[in-house]
Amino acid sequence: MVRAVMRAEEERKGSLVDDAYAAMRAAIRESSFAPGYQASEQEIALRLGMSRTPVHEAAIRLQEDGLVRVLPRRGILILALAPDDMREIYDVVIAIEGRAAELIAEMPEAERVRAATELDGHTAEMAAAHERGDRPAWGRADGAFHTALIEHAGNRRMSRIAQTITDQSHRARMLTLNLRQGLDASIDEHREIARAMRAGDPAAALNAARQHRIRARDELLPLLASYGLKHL
Amino acid sequence: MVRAVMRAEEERKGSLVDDAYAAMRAAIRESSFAPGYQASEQEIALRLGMSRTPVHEAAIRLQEDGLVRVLPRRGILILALAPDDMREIYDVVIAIEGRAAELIAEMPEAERVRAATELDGHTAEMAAAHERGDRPAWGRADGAFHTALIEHAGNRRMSRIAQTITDQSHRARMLTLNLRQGLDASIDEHREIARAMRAGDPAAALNAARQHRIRARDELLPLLASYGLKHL
DNA sequence: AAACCCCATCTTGCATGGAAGATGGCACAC
DNA sequence: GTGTGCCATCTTCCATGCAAGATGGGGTTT
Repeated sequence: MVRAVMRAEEERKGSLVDDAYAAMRAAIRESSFAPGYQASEQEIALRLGMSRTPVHEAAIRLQEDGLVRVLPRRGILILALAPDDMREIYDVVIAIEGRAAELIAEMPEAERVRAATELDGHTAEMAAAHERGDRPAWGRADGAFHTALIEHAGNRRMSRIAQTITDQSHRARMLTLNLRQGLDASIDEHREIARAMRAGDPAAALNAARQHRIRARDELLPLLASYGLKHL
Repeated sequence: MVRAVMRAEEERKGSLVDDAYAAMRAAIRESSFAPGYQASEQEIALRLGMSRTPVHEAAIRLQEDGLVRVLPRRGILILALAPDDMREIYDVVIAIEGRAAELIAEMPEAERVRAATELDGHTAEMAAAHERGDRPAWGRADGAFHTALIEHAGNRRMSRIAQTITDQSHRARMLTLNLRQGLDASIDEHREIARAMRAGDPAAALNAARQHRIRARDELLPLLASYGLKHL
């Protein structure tokens, strides 16, 4: 049966709440909604062509994700990230990615190798991007590496936590992408993580993943501090 | 100014949504809502003396917490925990608590000692409860130990993750409390975690916290399997 | 001129109604 | 007896209305 043309132009699946959630999340990611901006549900509803209810319910989900704060009778506040938030985020990432790498290294050889090979693919793409000075491409490949690392661990809760954290820190990563120095160090460290996995050495994989993020944190946090970025 | 008496009898603060969220969460924790039970929002709303809207919005939050699933035109399904979920939960806990212990061990001595002392207090309570064969008290003290461990790390995101995970696994913990064997092993391991913190040895603290949870997992998962508990 | 208070306006919280979709039982055909 | 299809019923989804609370500007007082 041919379904009638979708009501709204870009509406693809499911409920209006999901649409609103996706749209608002994307808007925050892309900084269309800048942090500190105080939006009214009515206004967003109007812009999305729906009533206030689905927007309100999407806002609740976004609040649960730590992206906005719904102020009791004031509106929706887009949250900013303070340096202290970045410290928190790094500690969570250090913990989760470390365990993920360890888990993969403990898997049967076939799976380990498959994961390591995919990770090496992303690392190679990073090296190529670095070679030609393409930082955005480097950033995308880096993101793909870390996403794949988590996904291969086969733990939905870890994936969810990582996704939440990634959403929160996306803006900061974009902002600092052009300031970072240790691009080649990251590439080497990624290779070491994959090597340990392939070798089936959980302790080495855990350590390599941890040290990689610890180094990145130690590079980034002072950078943020020196630029005096109080919120981003 | 003396505020008027609260409208409803047990309403303490804030919105009806918060009340509904708290009530439903408690009901799930205490198994008043058994897993697999399919509740209708109308029915819950009636029981809580409010309209469907706040119940619906609370259900969204609970879904985000992984406690229920809102089925698109079917109702609210209380989620059950499969053994595979417990495996996932343990891996997250191993990661998060390990990092938390490490972080505390890296703090200045005064804070480290304060945290270790509080943790030792909970451990002592566990030992006392074990002595007199009081398993519920042992369980409470054990929970307090792990909560305190996370709280002292001073990372709100970690606290939130730990809280979510704890909520999800609460029923399983209650169920297996009477089956567990390694109560005294837990006590020793708790003491070792605190010792490493007090000594300012991050690597030892990380390892002790990890091993503690790994051992507990290796004790519990086979237990669940042997009882053939497919969902709990 | 400065401070204060009041109210118009804007905002969300919540209730409710209409609509669409899913389910399960019942009747009917074979 | 078995299988199939329909429909009554139940459920959420979303729009909208009303009320309460917060805010900021303007008018008044000191």
